[in-house]
Amino acid sequence: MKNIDKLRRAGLRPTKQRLIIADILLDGPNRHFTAEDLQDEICASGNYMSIGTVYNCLKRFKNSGLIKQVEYSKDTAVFDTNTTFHHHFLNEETGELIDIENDKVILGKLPEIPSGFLNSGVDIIIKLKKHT
Amino acid sequence: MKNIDKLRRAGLRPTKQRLIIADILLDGPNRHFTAEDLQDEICASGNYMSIGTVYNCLKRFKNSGLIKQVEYSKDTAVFDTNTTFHHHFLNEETGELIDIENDKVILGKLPEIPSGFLNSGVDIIIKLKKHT
DNA sequence: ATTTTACTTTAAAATGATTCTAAACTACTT
DNA sequence: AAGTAGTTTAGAATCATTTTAAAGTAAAAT
Repeated sequence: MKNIDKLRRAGLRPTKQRLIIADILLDGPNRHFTAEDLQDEICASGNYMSIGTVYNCLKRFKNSGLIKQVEYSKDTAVFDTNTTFHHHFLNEETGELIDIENDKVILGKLPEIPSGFLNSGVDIIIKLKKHT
Repeated sequence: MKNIDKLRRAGLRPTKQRLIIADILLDGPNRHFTAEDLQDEICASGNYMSIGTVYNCLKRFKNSGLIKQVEYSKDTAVFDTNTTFHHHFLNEETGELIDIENDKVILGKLPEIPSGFLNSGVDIIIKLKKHT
């Protein structure tokens, strides 16, 4: 599907800026990135976008389900083009994230969900350190 | 054990400020809190501490193992007096965290750890939404 | 095709959490 | 008692992110 249609289908008006971002994010392989990473790529592609617009587009893309945000990042927000339900390895030294597809993990036992609530998603992060 | 000894044993010089914080954090039941929460409690206890000192003490307490930091908080750092290996429920609406003790979760299957690395910890967060 | 309307982009300012700085202070050692 | 190394402080600095208000643009209405 063309990116302009992905945007329309997501309910986003396909502006020039959103198309630039869609072309960067929604074609190639999955990736993890920050707002600044993306702005650098936009520049590298010969375009320009204010950082405010980058943040604004990322928020819209996220709310429309075109991308996800990685939950356990401390200082800087990390986004993820992999919108499937999945988990992550985290290289504690570098901060690098690696996807863990959902079928690679089985939860054998879960705690009882507090009454009045529903389980609305499980996030697992496996921290990695270099083998000695 | 007296808090002054907990500090000494952790390798921290027992200053007046650290003792105030230790008295708040290391006695009562476990809790999750931010730097600002703690500063408010310090005030409520009739003391005063600059926010810089609060942050500095929290960092020292964390590095000495007296407290932990919750990994998956976005904007504001959340600390945890529960230093055992455990997981969390997250109320997505309120941001409230609830501990899940480790024996309440069994991972039936884990992905293969990337070569050259060791698993250095698994964090699980179960997001909760209100039951309809 | 032009006008209108609502949404979007922009630069710059504002915000909010956290860290840094340099001077004053204090716990521990000698 | 004096020295020294670590600590606290207020305030400035930093960094990511959001807000602002004006200018721009896509889609709808004429």
